[in-house]
Amino acid sequence: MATSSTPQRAGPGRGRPPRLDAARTVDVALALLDEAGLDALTMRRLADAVGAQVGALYRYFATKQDLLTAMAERMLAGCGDPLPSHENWPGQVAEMAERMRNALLRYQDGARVFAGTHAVGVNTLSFSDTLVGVLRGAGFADEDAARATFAIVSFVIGHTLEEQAADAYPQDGPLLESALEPGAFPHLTAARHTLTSADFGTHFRFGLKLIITGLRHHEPGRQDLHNATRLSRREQR
Amino acid sequence: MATSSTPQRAGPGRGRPPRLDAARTVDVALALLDEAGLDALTMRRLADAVGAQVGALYRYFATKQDLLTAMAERMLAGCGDPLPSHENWPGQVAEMAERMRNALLRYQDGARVFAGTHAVGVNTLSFSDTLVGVLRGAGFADEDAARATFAIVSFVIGHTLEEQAADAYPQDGPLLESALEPGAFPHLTAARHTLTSADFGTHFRFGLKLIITGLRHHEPGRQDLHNATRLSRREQR
DNA sequence: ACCTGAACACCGTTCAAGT
DNA sequence: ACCTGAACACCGTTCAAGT
Repeated sequence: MATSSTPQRAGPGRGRPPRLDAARTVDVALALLDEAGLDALTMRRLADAVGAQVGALYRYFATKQDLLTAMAERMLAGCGDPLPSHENWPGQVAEMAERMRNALLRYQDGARVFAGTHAVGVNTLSFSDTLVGVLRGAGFADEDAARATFAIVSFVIGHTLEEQAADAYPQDGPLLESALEPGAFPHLTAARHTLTSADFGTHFRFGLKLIITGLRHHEPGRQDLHNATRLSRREQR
Repeated sequence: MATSSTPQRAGPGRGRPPRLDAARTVDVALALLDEAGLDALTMRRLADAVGAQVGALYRYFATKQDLLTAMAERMLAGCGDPLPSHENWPGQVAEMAERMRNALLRYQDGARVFAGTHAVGVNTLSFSDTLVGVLRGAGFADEDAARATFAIVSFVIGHTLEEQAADAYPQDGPLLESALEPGAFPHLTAARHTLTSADFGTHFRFGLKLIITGLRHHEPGRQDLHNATRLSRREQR
């Protein structure tokens, strides 16, 4: 992706070295993202930060979406690295999920950038490959390993998205508190302290543990037959 | 939210009836969203569709973000309705998750709209209240019920986001296939058919089943002590 | 080969003025 | 009270022209 949009480089020493290049542009874009957030990351501001005119960016990224994809891909650097082999598979699955969460949390709006793109670079692929590998190594069939990976990634993205949104709108907790007029929503009222708690690390590990426990007790096969009897409304129409 | 930004209405029969109102504007906005997608939903296009000038929209919604929040809130209409009582709690949890998924799937980019807002209207609150209620009714402590709700909602949002993104970029599957040069990423290669499958309903129910199975085998208490020893990198710094 | 300068077709938002 | 008309300060993207 980033590779295909990289222009031809002149041979070493031939011609002027370019003032811009894709890798540095992504670096600066990620720094800008972390400082100001996704809404403030405009091509013009990026051009300023990188010391060029707006149009120059389009030599390296055909579109802003391509830039965001390259940023997403960059974020996952290292997330597919080999795992410490002394851990059992549930620990390894947890480690992979936390790697991804930490990668997205490292930049403001990181989850939004990632969710809004479809990176298929080495970092992203190697992350998925490692996670699928852990599950296949644990004895899961290829299908189940793929589906479990999909579930874990979906959970991580959704959870991190919520967490970073809460970071950006800290007034949201009190807002929910005040929306709970006494009498209505008794269950929400009973659970409000935990729901509005900013301890997202604990929330995350709770949900992750549910998924891993589910995997532990998963019996292969019969999955499709078992579920064929309760299709969602969407598939029924 | 939508309530607070609704302007004072004249008494019945007094003055001209307004050509706009918040409810109809949200209706038209949702129709436009479903037809053209979130990127094409601009205030100007909405004004056209509603038969007014752009500025008129700002009498009912202080900002575009408020409009999107009202849309998100509207999407969840009915999702908090009482559940059929003949089902056991795992079935009821599954039903709530599928209700939310179906609600977000009903409009193009529905998940993106929902993920990008923080609706705290009756529909959203009543949905959460019902889900927390199912879990409390099943015997879960308030804290666990809240955290499980958070996990389920995160999973639904993340999963539906991916599903609708795949709807919008159907060329992405082949793209991943072609990125898998033989030799690299053996696990991804083994699992590629399931990973690129468009059967998101099956994917969704697989992940949902993992979470519900996890809940079934959840033992209350000891959660915090158990996890305190493995903080994520983020909490460590 | 790489970048500038300038333009094009849009945006969200504001606000005086009309009715 | 409700809406129009017009403006302001931006956007992403394109492309001839310079060096």
